[in-house]
Amino acid sequence: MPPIQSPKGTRDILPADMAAWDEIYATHARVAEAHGYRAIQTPIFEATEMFERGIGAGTDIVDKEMYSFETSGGDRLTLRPEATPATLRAVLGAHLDQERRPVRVHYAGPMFRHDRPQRGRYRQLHQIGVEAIGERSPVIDAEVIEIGWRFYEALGIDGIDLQINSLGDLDDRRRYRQMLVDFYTPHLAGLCDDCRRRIEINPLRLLDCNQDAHLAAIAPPASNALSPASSEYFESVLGCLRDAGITCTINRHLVRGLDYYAHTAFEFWHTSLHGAQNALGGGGRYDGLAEVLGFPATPGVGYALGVDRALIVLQDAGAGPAAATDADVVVCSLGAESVGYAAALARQLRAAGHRVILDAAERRLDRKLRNADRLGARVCVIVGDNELAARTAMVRDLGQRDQQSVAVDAVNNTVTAILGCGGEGDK
RNA sequence: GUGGCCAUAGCUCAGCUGGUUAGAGUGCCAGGUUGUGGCCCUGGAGGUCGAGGGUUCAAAUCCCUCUGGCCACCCCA
Repeated sequence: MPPIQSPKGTRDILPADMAAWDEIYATHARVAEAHGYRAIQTPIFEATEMFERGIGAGTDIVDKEMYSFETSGGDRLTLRPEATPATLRAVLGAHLDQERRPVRVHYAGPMFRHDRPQRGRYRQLHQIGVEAIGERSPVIDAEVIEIGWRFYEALGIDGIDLQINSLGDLDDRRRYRQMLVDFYTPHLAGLCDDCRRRIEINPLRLLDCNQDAHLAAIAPPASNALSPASSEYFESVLGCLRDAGITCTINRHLVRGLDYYAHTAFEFWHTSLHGAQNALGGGGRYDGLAEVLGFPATPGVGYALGVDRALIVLQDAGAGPAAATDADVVVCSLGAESVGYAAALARQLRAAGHRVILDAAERRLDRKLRNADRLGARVCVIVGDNELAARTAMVRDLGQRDQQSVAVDAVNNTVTAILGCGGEGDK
């Protein structure tokens, strides 16, 4: 019988990798909170209907990528494929928008999509994001984009390519949809199978089809359908970004496929991610979403960034935090008699705030010292029969390679002094 | 969901057109030192060659199925 493995498209984050993950989450939280965004958490699963309405039939996510199930009580539930609908539901459901506008929140957590797995593409994927709910203003659009930009900057990721586009308000979008249908219909016979389906379901998606790219290149740009007010809105967003020193590429093929998206759409691309996975993250304004979910019309804008992909970029660049050590102090007993004494010393050191491993194994001291090195400890406290009898301990500075015998009561201070001076010795 | 490449020790990989008990480096454990480390020397453990089936006197090697990873699509993070 083969051993159980993690389900396809999922993976374990092992202790050695956790530092990099923690850094990404902590950096994002710090940058978002520097802009006044507060953390929020929503359930991992939600009513299936929320995603059907909030993401929309006709999208790949809803049509074929959701982990949906029915409870014994008959509820239709789905593991969340993204966080925006639930975040909006939570904020509006709790009436937070009645207290202040916009409501600024950030989140982090796993999402689930039944895709075919690849590098940087998982069935359990991890996203971090922000949402600003309750205000329609180009300043807010730019603020959200800037947070994402500063996040990558703070992580030390260079080469971010910000792609941006505007599809105008809901009326503009309807107009643009029709323009595209009119443009593509004469070419219907020459379109690929997918596009013949798209023209019915989601004409905006025609633009980013690779096979029919020659048509997309000459299709009318979205700017043709923008009302003067929408154009002005987009120009304002671009102006804010320019003032912030953020460079972007205007990409008129960039679309968010859902009907309630409006105005600004953007993605963060990176040159080191090739092919299908070139997007590190994306977002946009979703002024129609609240109504679709049954709430009063409420504008909103946000983004979602892929943690898994940010990690790939960091690793490919050879960046990332130094490997974490297991402990600062290892307490070694010598012989069975001193185990209890060593354990008490370890306890005493932990109470003083140190990270301490007790090595009570029956083996030679040189092996224990070697082990202490590998654990990344800087101090080793050695106790055997002599120390037990004299109520002392041998405190060894692993960096300096020297040691002193001190009384039990002085152990904490001695260890603290060695760790505190920050001396790494010749390690 | 479609098509392709791949899977040998904990890790990185050898293993020629099928041919005895499947190897190396590294890591792990132990000894070299009655209680002093990062090096070195010696020894040891560890593999039903991803799983299952088939062809053959004989399969890590050839064929089929499954599982998983990767790549290109599709789409997205």
